[in-house]
Amino acid sequence: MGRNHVKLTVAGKAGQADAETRLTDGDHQALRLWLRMLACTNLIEGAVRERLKTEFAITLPRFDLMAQLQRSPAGLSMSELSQRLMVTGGNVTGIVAALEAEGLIAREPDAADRRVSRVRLTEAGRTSFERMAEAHEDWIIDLYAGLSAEEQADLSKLLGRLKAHASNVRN
Amino acid sequence: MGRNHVKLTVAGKAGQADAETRLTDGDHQALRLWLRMLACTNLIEGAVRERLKTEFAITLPRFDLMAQLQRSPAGLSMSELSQRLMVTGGNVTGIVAALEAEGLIAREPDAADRRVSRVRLTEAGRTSFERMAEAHEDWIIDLYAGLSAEEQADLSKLLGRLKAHASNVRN
DNA sequence: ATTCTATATTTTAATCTTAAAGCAGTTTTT
DNA sequence: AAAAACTGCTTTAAGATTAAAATATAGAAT
Repeated sequence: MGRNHVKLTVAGKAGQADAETRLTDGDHQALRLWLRMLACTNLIEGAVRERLKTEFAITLPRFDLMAQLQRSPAGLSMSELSQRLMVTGGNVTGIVAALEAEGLIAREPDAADRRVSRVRLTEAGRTSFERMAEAHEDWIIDLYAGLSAEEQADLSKLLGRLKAHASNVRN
Repeated sequence: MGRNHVKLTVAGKAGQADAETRLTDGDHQALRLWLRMLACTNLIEGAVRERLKTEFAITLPRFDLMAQLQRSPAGLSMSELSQRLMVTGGNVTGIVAALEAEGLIAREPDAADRRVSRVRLTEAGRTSFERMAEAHEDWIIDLYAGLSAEEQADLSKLLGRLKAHASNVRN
């Protein structure tokens, strides 16, 4: 109640001073932490997006969808993709259409249920994804290389606790 | 090189099993950490977006833009907003137009330079923002309440280190 | 002063995203 | 089996986002 009310910013990729940098002294610890976390995530995600774009001419959502298909060689329905990617069905429809047009994935009708489409990587898609995934993992490793293995473990533990709690807060 | 190549997912708000949940044993520590971090951030950001929408009928980008204006009572130019929000100018154009249409902000031509628009909160905008910011801070505090003050400090320190390193990696 | 260059902003085309509405096919009730 | 309810998917409308092109103004160089 008596706190200093706050000013929030989402970090992106453009400027230089990020959200966190612009915080005031009076702001609450949790809020500062949140902005720092957002800044970190956006920094890393931005780097990944940019490299996927420049090195592989693909977007992150398409990469993510291909990643799901790669770990399910038998293919996935649109609904399954929607659940695993945690996005709406309409969103999946669009991304699948784009990847299909590029020849990286293919759809076939499901024999048992005529409502469902089964989606899978094409050979070209699999080959392409494997190269991208290797590079992707290396980028992440490099981006996190500023923390020792122990620090990474600590960070992971704290985030795990945060996630567990925040999941329950929502109502 | 010999690592297990990876499968990545962006967490959203829909399903239940998030990105991290779907990871394999062979995946590198940094990659697991990254997916957990992404899941946490998306969880919190999603909660904030949802509440801004249901309780105040506003979007996060609009809230963020108003936040910047609130801390600069003299007003900001479109370029300044673009830098502080770290988004492109075209993006600012759209958000400013929407907020202006709602009467929450106002634009006036700059006396010295006819290219620039100066944007500021209206009285209605300021009043509205203050209520929202108070609620927003409370949400964040609640979402982070699963961590003690000390744990929050630890997390902040680790993220600070991560951010410092990751900022330098990009080239 | 004219031309060149740089800055501020908007516009446009593309992508991603959601929520809600609609359609088609399946399953359950009666 | 007919009706009702549910599921899978697509479409639509709205918003956010970027990059690149287009405008308009300012400042510098000649």
